Amino acid sequence: MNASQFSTKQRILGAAEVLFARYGFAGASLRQVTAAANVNLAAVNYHFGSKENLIEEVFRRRLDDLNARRQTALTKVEKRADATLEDALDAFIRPALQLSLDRSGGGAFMRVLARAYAEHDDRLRRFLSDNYGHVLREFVVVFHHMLPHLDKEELYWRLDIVAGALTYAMADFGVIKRKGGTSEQSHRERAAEHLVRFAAAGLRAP
Amino acid sequence: MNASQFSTKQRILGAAEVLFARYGFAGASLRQVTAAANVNLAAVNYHFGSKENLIEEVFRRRLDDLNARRQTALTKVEKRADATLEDALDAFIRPALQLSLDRSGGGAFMRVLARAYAEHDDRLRRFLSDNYGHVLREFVVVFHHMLPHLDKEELYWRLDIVAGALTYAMADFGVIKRKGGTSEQSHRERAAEHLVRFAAAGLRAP
DNA sequence: GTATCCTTCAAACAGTCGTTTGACAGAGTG
DNA sequence: CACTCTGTCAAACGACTGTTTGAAGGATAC
Repeated sequence: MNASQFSTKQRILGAAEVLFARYGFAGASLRQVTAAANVNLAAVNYHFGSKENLIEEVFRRRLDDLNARRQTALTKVEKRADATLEDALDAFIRPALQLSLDRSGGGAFMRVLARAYAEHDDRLRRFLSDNYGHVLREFVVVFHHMLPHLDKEELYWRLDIVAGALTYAMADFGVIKRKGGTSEQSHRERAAEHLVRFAAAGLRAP
Repeated sequence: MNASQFSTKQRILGAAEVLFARYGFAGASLRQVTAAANVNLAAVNYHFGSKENLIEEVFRRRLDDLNARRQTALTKVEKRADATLEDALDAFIRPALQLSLDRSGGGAFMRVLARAYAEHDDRLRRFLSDNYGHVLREFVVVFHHMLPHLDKEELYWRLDIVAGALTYAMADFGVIKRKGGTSEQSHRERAAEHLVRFAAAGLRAP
């Protein structure tokens, strides 16, 4: 008899996502995770093999979707002859925003993703590069067409800055304190708007 | 008999900085820290009281200096009538860059700082706000003079993006892989140059 | 000289960690 | 019916966690 409509695996992934976001990968214990998921401690090692594998699965579940959404949005941009730089940026940023607004823990996941950057862990970086890399390269091609005055290296630098600012904004790291009436969701929406405008100008800089 | 010319306290702080950067606050244990510092385990609680206090001291040691350098640089900018937006940005970014280039672990500290953002820990955030806040507000005043077309809230958003991109860049999070011959230092210098140009254009955007 | 302080040390404290085990229940198959 | 496979469970494994203790050393003060 389960306490939820979701499977043990899904409940573990959901609880792990929230707790990794809050306390970090080392800071959140499997006992915390399994307690929050209403699941026996041994279930993690039964279903995932190890804590490290659980961490990777937390990423995989969301990144597959994020990648696909970005890919789709980019393809649409590529097909339009009159697409602007803002459109391409939107194809990159909006899927991340939508994921972060997802009811079921997407906001937590963006913080987990930001933690992954901070971890600087080789295994995690390779994993993310394998899952992120090819989509990012496609974006570079499109941006390269739209910004012919930038050589490839310069473009890489600027996109790296955009990625950093995006990660930072979506993870809600900023010093900007949300005003009383503002929800976390509309806060992120505002952040995305500002980010697109800022990034477009930054990319267009000579 | 000490294994180093530095005091026990200084050696603990140095080792803690490096290990917190690499493994995180929860991930690095006091036994790792004291072993790396060639110091007895009990020395941490003797000199700092607790692990949490040690973490704060790691920040204080560097932030006092960083704040002072930014303050000084900003004052110089304020005194010049012909100062540009790039000058003000430089006053903000260059001290962080110089700290990150510091021989004795400054680079590690920038990663620790980035981790602090990722931690989202209330105590740590309050601590940073107390030590960072007033300098940041002074920068806002100067930027506000230079960018009269932006209202205060818009300006806050954009500076928040700049801060995010800076943190990200100085912590060397990016996907840009350093080429073989490039040192970590010159990599950071390049990053700072690109960042100033990008941020200036982004801030000037209508 | 004795007394006082600061610092270091090995050892132990009570918990928590990730992981493993073996028993047990239920479903599916023959 | 017996057999196997899958999932869950409490309990235990050894290793590691931050912190505390009391003894010991060395310097300084009187």
